Amino acid sequence: MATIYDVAKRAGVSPATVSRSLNNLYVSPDKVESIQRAIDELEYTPNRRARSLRMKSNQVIALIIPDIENPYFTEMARGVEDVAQEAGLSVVLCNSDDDPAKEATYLDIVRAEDMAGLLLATSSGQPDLAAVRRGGRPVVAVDRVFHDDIDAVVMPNRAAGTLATTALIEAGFRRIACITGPESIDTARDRAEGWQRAMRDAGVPSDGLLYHSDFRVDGGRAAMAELLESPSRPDAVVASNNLIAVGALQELHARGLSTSGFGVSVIGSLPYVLGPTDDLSFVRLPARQMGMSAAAMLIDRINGDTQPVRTVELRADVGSRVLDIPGAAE
Amino acid sequence: MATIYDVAKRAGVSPATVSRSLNNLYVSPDKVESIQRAIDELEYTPNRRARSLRMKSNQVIALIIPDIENPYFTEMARGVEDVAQEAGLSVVLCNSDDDPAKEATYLDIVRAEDMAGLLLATSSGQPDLAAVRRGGRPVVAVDRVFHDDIDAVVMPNRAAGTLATTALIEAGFRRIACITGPESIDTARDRAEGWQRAMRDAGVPSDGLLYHSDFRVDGGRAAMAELLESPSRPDAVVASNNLIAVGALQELHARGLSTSGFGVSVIGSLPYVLGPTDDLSFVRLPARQMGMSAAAMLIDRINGDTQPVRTVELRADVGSRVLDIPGAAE
DNA sequence: AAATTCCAAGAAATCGATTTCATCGCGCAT
DNA sequence: ATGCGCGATGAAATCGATTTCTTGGAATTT
Repeated sequence: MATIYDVAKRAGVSPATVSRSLNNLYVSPDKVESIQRAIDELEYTPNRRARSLRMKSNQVIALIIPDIENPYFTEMARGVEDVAQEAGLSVVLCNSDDDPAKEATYLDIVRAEDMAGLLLATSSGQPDLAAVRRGGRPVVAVDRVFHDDIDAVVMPNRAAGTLATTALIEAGFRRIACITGPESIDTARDRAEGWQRAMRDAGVPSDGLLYHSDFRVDGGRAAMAELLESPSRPDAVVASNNLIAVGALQELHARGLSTSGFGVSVIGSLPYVLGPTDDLSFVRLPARQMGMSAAAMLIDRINGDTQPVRTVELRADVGSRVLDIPGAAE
Repeated sequence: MATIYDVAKRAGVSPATVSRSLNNLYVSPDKVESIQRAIDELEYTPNRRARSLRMKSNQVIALIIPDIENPYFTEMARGVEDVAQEAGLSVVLCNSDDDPAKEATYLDIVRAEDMAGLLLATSSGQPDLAAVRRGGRPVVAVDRVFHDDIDAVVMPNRAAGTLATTALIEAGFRRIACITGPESIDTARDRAEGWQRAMRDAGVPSDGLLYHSDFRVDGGRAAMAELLESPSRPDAVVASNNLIAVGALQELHARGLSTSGFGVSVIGSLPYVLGPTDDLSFVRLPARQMGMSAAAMLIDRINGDTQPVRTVELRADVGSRVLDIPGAAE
């Protein structure tokens, strides 16, 4: 564990000169060379902790997501990572497990480690960002908005709900249910609203067809089971995220029902789907791009961008890729 | 951003006393109280960077995995996280994307941030851990072993290969192919060896039935396509990880083949599988437990455990849960 | 009562980098 | 020849915590 002092001594210069050399400031070529030799010989790498303590800034940003086992979020994480890496930042990935307490712990770490910025896909609770923001560190909300004076990058949730529903209506279904996430999560509400609007626009009644579940497989499955038992049994369903869709489809299969008689429309993608999906429709959400946009926005802020707070709703990508009903080749 | 000096001044004591109070050393009760009040009023939280710079240790461990989008690794990550959180450590999750260069970058970060320890599921290359280990930080290999003087927690890969194959043999199949990962990855080799052993033990020829692919969906799919075209067309296949299985099954479905005529045995789990899986057999790998064991081992090392290097091969869990051939309810 | 412990608490050093400030030459203008 | 400016460099301060060293005074011992 060589330090900058060791390097300085070996190169016969002062630590300050080594530091300047490392940061490409005025240093005469011969010293640069002998410093470089000393660095190589000692296998010196600067200690980031000391560096960031002095600089009061860090090369690390945090990404807090509610479910690390959901491919939607890991895809997003990939997008974040790629952009961040490009900019020379490391990403610390934290899994809040949709638990406000765990989330708070990570927020505290972000504060205490004084990270350069935070990308937050919040849990259901209302996060307390006061401490983080007091430190002057930028925050960008991803996927879920929770406060209107914070930058955000979100999906076109209402539109997605409407598109998913319209696809089913056009396929001839009328009794179309919607299984969405907890009422406390805005994406869940928005997608349901999109569904409702499509139903209204088509002049189809929607009473008793909305189910608030959670955004997990079990939730989707239970909701589907209930739907199939209910007196107002639907003949199609809009699954408001990928995991709900998995659960719903599992339940259908478990009951020996195929999707040809029962319409299923999914908001999101099913990454590891196996069988034929001819009868499913998908509204693809550009998760990776969401991550990339959010990361880019955060990096701009870190670099001093001071334009007014904005909310970016992704669109282009959805517009063009939306609602392709894939063949078996998916 | 209050510092310990601010707290000290407000409480009318020295910074040293505040520090001692925070670390529960001898401080008179009345000072403890006034310090606490100052802390509350200023909303002070200690700066971890300064702390760890001085202490030369960190409350953060790193987990480097080769593919964040593979549920196997995220499940493992969950295990790690739970144990670490219990011990008051935060986990930094890094995705090497199976790229030795990215991996090296993260290793460098581990060194430079002087993290408390490292859990490494290495990429295909030979990682250079010299720098990290020179710093005295413990390292535990997970899932993949790469050096025999480093602690490791691994799956019973050979046994899993054998079990997966035996299931197919018992079901009456004879021409059983094996699609495994790159030859450079030991888990891939070991699982294939298990397959080979089962074949030999059953007196069944295995020539030309081994395919080295990669551990991804596309690789599995391509391998399956090739297998189905080959002159020595098999009637069953062992997929050596979950993603290969997904690819293989996709290819089968794309060709309109059901799994009832063609045997498929999977090492690992298919978390979001939809269709009927009646005809698949699974050898479940306890990914979560692997993460937990590895984390526990690392934490022991961090706390000064100096027993000889060991390699833990998970077994109990596999032994009991192995090879249940699930009904549609999976 | 004098001497010895003992302990709470402050002053100052420390961790390893960056950065300000001061200094020293050297070249150029007057 | 003297002075001014400027670029390269070193000494020392700094970031915010912990820890060693020291000290003053209370408690205990003889």
